[in-house]
Amino acid sequence: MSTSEHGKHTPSVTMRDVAKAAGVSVATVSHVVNDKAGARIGAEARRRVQEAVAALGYRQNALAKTLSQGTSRFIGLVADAIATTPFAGQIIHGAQDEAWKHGYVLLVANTDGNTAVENDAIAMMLEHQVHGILYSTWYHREIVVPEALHQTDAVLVDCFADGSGLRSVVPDEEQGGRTATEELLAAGHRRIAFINTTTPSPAQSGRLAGYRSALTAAGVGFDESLVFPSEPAQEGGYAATSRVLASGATAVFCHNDRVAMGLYDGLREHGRRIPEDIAVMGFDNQDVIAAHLRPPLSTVALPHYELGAAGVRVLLGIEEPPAPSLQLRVACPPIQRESI
Amino acid sequence: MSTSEHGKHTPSVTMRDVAKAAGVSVATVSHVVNDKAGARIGAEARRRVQEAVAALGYRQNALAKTLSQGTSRFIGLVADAIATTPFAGQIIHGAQDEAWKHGYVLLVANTDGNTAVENDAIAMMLEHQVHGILYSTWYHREIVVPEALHQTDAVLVDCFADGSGLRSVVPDEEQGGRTATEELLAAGHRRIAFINTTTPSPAQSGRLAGYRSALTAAGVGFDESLVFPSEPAQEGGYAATSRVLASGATAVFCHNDRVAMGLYDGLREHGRRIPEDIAVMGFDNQDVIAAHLRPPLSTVALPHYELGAAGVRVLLGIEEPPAPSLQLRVACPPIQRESI
DNA sequence: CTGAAAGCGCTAACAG
DNA sequence: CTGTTAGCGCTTTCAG
Repeated sequence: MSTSEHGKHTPSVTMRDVAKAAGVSVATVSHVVNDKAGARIGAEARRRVQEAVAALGYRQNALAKTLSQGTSRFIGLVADAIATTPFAGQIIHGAQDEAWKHGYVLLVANTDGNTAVENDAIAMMLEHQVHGILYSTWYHREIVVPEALHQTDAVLVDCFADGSGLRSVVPDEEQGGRTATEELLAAGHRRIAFINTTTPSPAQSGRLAGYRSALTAAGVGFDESLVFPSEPAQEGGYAATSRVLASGATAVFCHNDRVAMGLYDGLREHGRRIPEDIAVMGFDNQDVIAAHLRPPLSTVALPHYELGAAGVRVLLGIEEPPAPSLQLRVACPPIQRESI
Repeated sequence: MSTSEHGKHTPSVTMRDVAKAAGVSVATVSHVVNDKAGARIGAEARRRVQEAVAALGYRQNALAKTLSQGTSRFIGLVADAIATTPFAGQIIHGAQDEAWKHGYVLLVANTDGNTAVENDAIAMMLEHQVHGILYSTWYHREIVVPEALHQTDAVLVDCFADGSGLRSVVPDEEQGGRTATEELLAAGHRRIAFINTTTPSPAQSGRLAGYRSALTAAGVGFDESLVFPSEPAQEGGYAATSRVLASGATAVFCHNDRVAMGLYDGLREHGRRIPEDIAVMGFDNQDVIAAHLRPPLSTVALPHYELGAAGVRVLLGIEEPPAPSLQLRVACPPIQRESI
C-alpha cells in the first residue's frame, strides 16, 4: 500500500496527459478513444494513442463528456418500495439490464411512498440530467402522479394514471387470469372455484375478468357462487377452505400464491390431496413460496423483470404503448409445476 | 401539451440565465443557491436571485458542479444478484437511504455473478467518478475480489475476502446462532436439535458455533447427535423430520426459514403441534415465509438493510471495521412470533 | 490527417 | 459585498 488510508483516489489521468504522452492533440485522442466515424486518424497516431491509454491507464470522465455533449446517459428509477417485496428487485433488475444494453446507467431512489421524499428524489434526478424517469410501484395500481414528474420524460411501471398523459407499463391481469383458468380447464376441470381478493385493484377485476372469459370461451359458463372473497394472504386462503370444499369444485384458482399457500394448509387439514383430490393454481409466482410448497405450486408469473425492461424501452422510444390508454400490457406466463 | 412527443426535454435554464435575469454575476448566483458560508451577499441581491431562480425554474446541473469541484457525489453498488432473492433488495434500500442521508446518490449495477459484466460495471462506475464502490453478494460468503475493484475505494457487503485489504460488512452469524438458541433456552428447552445446512459457509459454521456456545453457557452442553445435516431448503427440513423426532428434542433450531417451513410440513404429518409439542426457531426472517406460516415462525433476522447502510458508512469513513479482520459484524436480532 | 480553440454549467480564488 | 477570470475534462467545428 503506497497511499495512506484506503483511498486509491483518482490520480485522474486526463485526456491531456494521454495526448502529451502520445505526442498528439487532445482532439486526436478524443477521436480515437471514441472511435469516431468521420475521423480519419493515421494508423501511426492511433497506435501511439492506444499505447499511451494503456500505459497510463486512462479512463474517460463520463461526467465531463456528458457536460460537453449536453446529453446524459442516466435513467432514473424511483420506486415506492425497493425492498418491501421480492418483486421490486426484479423491476430494478430488468430496468438495469435494459438500460445498460443501450449504454445507460440507472440511478435508483426509494421513497417508501413518502411524497416529500419522492419530490426530492425526482429533483435530484433532474439535477443529474437524467434522460428520463421510471416511476414504479411494487404492486399494480392507479396512482396520482407527483407534480415534479411532469418536468421530464417519465414512464410509469407497474402502475398507471389515466388522463395524466403518461405512458405506462403494466402486467396484463386479464390475460393472466384467463391463462390460469385455461390451465385448469386443460386439465379437464369444469367446476373451478376462484378465491379472489376483497381489495379493489386492477388485479382483482382483471383476474376475475380473465377467469370469467376463459370459462365462457370453454362453454363452461360463469357461476358467481364459485367465487370466494378472501384477504390476499395465507390467512385468507386457509379461511376459505371449507367453503371451497362445500362448493364441490375440483379445482381452485387462487388470487395469489400466498392465498394458495393458506389453502394448502386448509386442504391438508381436511385430508385432501393436491392435485389428486383437488387442483390448485396460484398467481404471482412468488418464488420462495410457489416453487417449494408440496407439491410445488403451478401458477402464473407476474413479469416484473419484463416490466422494468419494457419501461426503459418505452422511455427510450424503442417501444410505444398503444393509445388511448398509453398502457403497454405485458403478458403473465403460466408456470407449470405439480399442483394441477 | 405544447411540445410534440413526450419530451419535456431540458430547456435548461443555466446559472447565467439566472444571473442575467437578476442583474448580478454568476458568482453571486452560485453563492446564494449554495448558501455559501463565507459569502456575504446583500439582502437585495439575494432576493433578486431567489426570485429569478423561482421565476425561471432554475435547477443546478449536478454534473457540471461535480466536474468543477472535482469531487463526485456518486456511490456505486455492484451486486451479484439484485433480484434472485428478496434480500438483495434490502441491501440496496439500506445503502440508498444512507447514501442519500449524506448527500450521495446510488448507481446500481447487477452482474448476475458474471465476471465480465462485473468488470464492465466497475469500469462504468469509475468513469462516472464514483466516490467508491459497494460490492455485494446476496448471501454471506467469501469471494475473490475482481481486479478492477482495487482501482477505487471499495467495501464488501455481505461478503469478505481475507487478505485482500478490503473492508467488509457482514452479518454476525455466530451471535445469530447464539441468539436463536438462547430464545429456545429461555422458553425452558434443554434438548434442542439443530438442523444445519450441509453447505460449507460462514452461516454453516457461525450458526453452529453460536448454537454451541449458547448451550455451553447455559450449562446444557453440546450434543453432537442433536445436529442434523440438511440441504438448506424446504425439502431438507421435511426430510429431517423423523430423525429429529427420534432424537427426543423438544425444540429445533433450523438453519433457515425455508428449512423450518419444510419441518412444519413434516411435523404436521406426524401429528405434532407447534409449539405445544415441539418448538421451532428459524433464521433469516424471510418475510413471505416466516410471518405467514401457521403458527408464525419465530426467527432471527438477517440485517440486510443494515448491511447496506453500514456499507456506505464504512465507505464514507463514518464507521471503521476493526483490524485485523476489517470485518464489521452486524447483529442479527431475534424476531419473536409464535412457534416457541 | 491533425491541431487550435471555443465552449458545456459551475466553482473558486482574487480583485475591486 | 460582488464581479472577473480561470479552469474542471471533454467534444466539436474549423483551419491548416
